[in-house]
Amino acid sequence: MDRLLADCRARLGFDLLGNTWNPVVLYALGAGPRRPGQLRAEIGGISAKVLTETLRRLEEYALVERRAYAEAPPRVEYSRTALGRTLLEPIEALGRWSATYGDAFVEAQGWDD
Amino acid sequence: MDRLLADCRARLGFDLLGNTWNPVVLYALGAGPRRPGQLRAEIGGISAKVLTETLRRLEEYALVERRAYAEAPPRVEYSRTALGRTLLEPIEALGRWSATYGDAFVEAQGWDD
DNA sequence: CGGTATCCGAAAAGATACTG
DNA sequence: CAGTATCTTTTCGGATACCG
Repeated sequence: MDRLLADCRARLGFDLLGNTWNPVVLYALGAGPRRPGQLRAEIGGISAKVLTETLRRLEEYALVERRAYAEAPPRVEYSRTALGRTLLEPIEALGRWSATYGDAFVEAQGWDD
Repeated sequence: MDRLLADCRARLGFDLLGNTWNPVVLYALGAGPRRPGQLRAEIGGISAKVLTETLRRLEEYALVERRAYAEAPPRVEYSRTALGRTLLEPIEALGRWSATYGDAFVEAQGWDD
């Protein structure tokens, strides 16, 4: 906490998770390798295109690993890399917060997404 | 963690922090009340307009409180509400991640913002 | 099924100038 | 100093159609 936020490194995590789908997809990958179809079902409300884009982005950052199997029909699995797993702590802290305060917040603010 | 991500409440925290500035501003408010000018200096790279918009948004969510003093020149201070403080844990977890892995990540990815 | 290519609209964010 | 008002640019995410 002694770092200035102006230092880009101190803000890296916020950049990585500072969009709608990166943290959600990363969170959904918590329980092990997942196929895109599974991810879409578990996450809900994400289009195939946006999911693919998100996974590509995370792959680029070396947070997620893509493994394709030469089968028909095609099978692809995504999983976290070692670096991606280090993000688990802050992401799950956020998940815990949602579980703890979500109801109260939604009630107070009238949010239902 | 037994909640489906499709449940909007389980994703609330991700929505609140899932944009560029909300988490950064909330993080910058960690050390107590701040004036807009201070925030801009500490954060860096945020325009007055965007900072105001962000603070208004956070105020709307009851995460941040605005206090204006009837002085000249005008003085305004923003601070976290009790609810906003509950978000401190996940946000600081993200800050810690940045401090721990920021350098390695930037080096590996060639990011300098 | 996984992935790509377009096209499109909404929202975010930047720049600038101005008010109390 | 804090905030507002415009205007412009850009990014993001959604919809649809199509390929291997």
